[in-house]
Amino acid sequence: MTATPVVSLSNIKVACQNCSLASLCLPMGLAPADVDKLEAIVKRSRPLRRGDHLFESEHKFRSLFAVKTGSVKTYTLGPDGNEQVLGFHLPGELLGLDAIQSDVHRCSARVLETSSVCELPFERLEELASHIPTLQHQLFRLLSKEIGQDTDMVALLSRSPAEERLASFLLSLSERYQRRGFSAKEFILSMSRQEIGSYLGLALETVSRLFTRFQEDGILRVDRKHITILDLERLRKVIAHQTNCDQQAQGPN
Amino acid sequence: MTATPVVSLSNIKVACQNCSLASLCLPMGLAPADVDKLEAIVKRSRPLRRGDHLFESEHKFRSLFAVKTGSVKTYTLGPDGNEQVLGFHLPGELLGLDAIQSDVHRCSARVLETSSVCELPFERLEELASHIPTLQHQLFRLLSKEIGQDTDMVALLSRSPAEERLASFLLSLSERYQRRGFSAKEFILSMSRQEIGSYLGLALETVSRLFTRFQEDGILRVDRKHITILDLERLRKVIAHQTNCDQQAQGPN
DNA sequence: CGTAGCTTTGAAGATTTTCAACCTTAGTGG
DNA sequence: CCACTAAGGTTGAAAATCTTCAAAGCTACG
Repeated sequence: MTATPVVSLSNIKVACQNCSLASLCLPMGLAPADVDKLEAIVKRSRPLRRGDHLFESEHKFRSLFAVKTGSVKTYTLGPDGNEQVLGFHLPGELLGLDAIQSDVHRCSARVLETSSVCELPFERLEELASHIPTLQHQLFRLLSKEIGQDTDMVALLSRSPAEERLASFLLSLSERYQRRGFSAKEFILSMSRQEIGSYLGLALETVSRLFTRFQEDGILRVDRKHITILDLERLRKVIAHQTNCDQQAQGPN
Repeated sequence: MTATPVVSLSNIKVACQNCSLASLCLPMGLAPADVDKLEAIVKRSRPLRRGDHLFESEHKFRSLFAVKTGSVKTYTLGPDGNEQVLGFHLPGELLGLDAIQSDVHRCSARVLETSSVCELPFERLEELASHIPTLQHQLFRLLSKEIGQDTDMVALLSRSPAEERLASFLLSLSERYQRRGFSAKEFILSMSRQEIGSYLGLALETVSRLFTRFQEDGILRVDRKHITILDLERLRKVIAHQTNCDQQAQGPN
């Protein structure tokens, strides 16, 4: 009898949390045996350094990538050669979902700080999913979630003035860090003002001025890339501020 | 009286053939037997009229919807009660993909003109997909495509001035109509200036002024909702216009 | 130290929005 | 048939927001 490795619950948990398959495993839970199969197709990569590419636009799509630690930005080059930042990806988040359709990456992904990632060969993932309905379901959910987030971003960009955009961005970072067990109120930005501006559709100077204003207002403490949220309530209020009606109802997801 | 109908009967036939499952079946082709199974779970609905809802925000998610004829807009209400248009959906396009994750609709879908749609109960679709790998693959592609489109929208909104946004919007409509066999150069807008503005992050007045300017420039002919693209080349050029470095001898400024 | 790369800040300029008025079209009922 | 109304569209002028240009400050790093 072969000595099958014992899979304890805590092991799985650890595996899921460390490898950022968390995004796949946690939401509804696969059977332990299925988690093993999933783990089996994951390629763990060496740590990447700032400036390294996970993939580049126009290159053949093979794998999804999950950020384990660090952070990654996705971007395209506009017709004028300017970089357009499309997103920032923190631990536990997936990249490359937009490439499934075209079989070719539609954007580039560059590491912002020393980071580690998992690589998930998509063909094998698909093959696995066709045998594990729960995994299939999780993948659908994952893709759908990405659509929802993009939709939120579209709404933000088409409706909100600069102040609200930056506030939303900071709250989004805060929530995402918190969900991964980091501090919700204090973090280091791994991206420049320029990159934040590009992402939010603002000039870098506008971003800088807003950081200053938020600090003056006592909402934030800003020390270059070191952000401390001093007044979460008020930061939230900046977003809901709009016409400042009377209602306060805002449902959390 | 217009001499030439913009939408001919044969065009409609083409669009209807395959129901709008075209978006599912055509891209890579399911086996005929599988197409039958797919057809079997589709609910065909009666025609809907302007103002009818396909689904509403916060309601339970059960089905995806495919537009067969007509057009549908998706929108949310901002915290101030203002409507934020998220998208316009033409024949052959799917709605509801963002709800898979939350099991609840995250936006509302309202019919802009007399339209017909198919309803695809998602649970049954998923069940089917788990037995038909090709269908699973098509669904992944479909979701991925949506992500890619949303990403394009994000890039448009965060990078482009008003002129380019409207030009992109018109080109997008043109391409989508053409793909379904309608005229690429002449179509009727089923949405108001207000709705276009909301979608593009512009005031309705700005949209109106741009239509006027495009017409003055000879790029479009605009008669209320009836749009004729007179100079497709120049419309494309509006988008690529950016801050070009060395080329660009001519500019509309 | 000194340079390079961000970041901050100020002032001028451009784009876009807002406010307001007027116009056009389609639908309604006298 | 016509006037009336409501909704959507156009247009102008003032105001707000944001960007651009320019310069100077700060940090990190060799």
